[in-house]
Amino acid sequence: MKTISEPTRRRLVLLANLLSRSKQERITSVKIQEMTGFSRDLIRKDISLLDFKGGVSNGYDSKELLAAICSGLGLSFGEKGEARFCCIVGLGKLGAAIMQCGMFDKTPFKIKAGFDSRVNRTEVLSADFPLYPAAKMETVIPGENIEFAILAVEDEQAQLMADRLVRSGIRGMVNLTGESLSVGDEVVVENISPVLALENILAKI
Amino acid sequence: MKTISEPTRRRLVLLANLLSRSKQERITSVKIQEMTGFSRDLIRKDISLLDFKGGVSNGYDSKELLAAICSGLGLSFGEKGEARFCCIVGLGKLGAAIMQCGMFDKTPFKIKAGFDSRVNRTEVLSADFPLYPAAKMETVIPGENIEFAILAVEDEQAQLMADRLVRSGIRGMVNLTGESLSVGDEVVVENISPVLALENILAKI
DNA sequence: TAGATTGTTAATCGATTAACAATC
DNA sequence: TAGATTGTTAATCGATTAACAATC
Repeated sequence: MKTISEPTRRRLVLLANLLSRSKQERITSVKIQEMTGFSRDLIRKDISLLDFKGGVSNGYDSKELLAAICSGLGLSFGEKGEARFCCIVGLGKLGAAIMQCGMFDKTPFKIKAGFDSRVNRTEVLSADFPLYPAAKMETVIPGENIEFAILAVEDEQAQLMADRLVRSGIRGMVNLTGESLSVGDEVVVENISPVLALENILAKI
Repeated sequence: MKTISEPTRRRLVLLANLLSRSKQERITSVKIQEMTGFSRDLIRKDISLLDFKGGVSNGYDSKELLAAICSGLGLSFGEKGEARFCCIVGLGKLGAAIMQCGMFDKTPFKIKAGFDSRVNRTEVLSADFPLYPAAKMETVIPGENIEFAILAVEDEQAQLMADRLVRSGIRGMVNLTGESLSVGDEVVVENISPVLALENILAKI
């Protein structure tokens, strides 16, 4: 398979998400354009980078296309496929809410641990998985095969905890704090701070 | 000022964030490269698109550079500058946490209202600002000059509520749901679902 | 069939990198 | 000064769009 560029990869991830929720049996590049705003030519080009020649003159079979994207990108949807283990770092209001709101329930992502440097948080809160003091990160994360982290600590602690996550062998983290994190090249960071998002909106309008 | 492309704009927003937290008086493109990973040539080129010639042979004055980015992009930091009014739609665990965790406290973004279609949520919860049943969106949003929304409803309601926000005259929304939203061209959407973020990480590694 | 759609190549457009004189 | 850094132009690289034969 050809290498897939960053913009193409992000579009395909979005498309996979869309397909996983769609009830339509078939879909065309024109319909995808309507739903996503990406041009239909671009969509066909993106799809052509996968090893997938399923398209016919009346479009794609949604399930087949989804499967092709998943196999091309190493994704899976809807609990099937291998579970990927995650942890939540920072159990303040936001971290606790993410932990408890069940947003990963129908995904292959499974939370295996929560961490906080404040003992009273790990003792007061309860979850379907164990909560640990932050001091346990370096042992629990490799021990439980945790690959990804959700970082929801206070801004002041963000880089410190990111460093510990990296040392613990994490492969990627979702950064909900307002800080920009410095991590090594092998660790992937996705910045999804709501404040940063609002700033990006404000700068655009 | 020259027009600023999407990638440049996002880099500058990140840089502004970084500068607003930095305690260093001066900064160079080399230091910015170390902190962000963007190449120093690219950073200088980005900065050159602003109407700002403050750089000298030993770098930039951090405050001046921040001010230039803010004025070029229409941003402001640290409560100063005009307040921008926001609302939260969906007061489940996640929405309530964002409402209560004070993440916008030191920003120009100010939450003026919370909405939920379930009356018991708006009655049980409390906040520094009023909570309304979703039926009030179309009157409260224009009435309170609310420009931006944080969408934190269940996936099933996401498009429905997005439509109502658009009808209410919102200019941008931060989408925390897993759904892709269809909105008109004038409304800006930032997708920051943690699940989507994890999928993007997984597809990258 | 006629019309819509795919897969792919070629053309265009835009973004990043390289290079360097000017500056302190 | 010497060395580091900026601002900017030219060169390169890569991503998007246009175009169209092949397909159903």
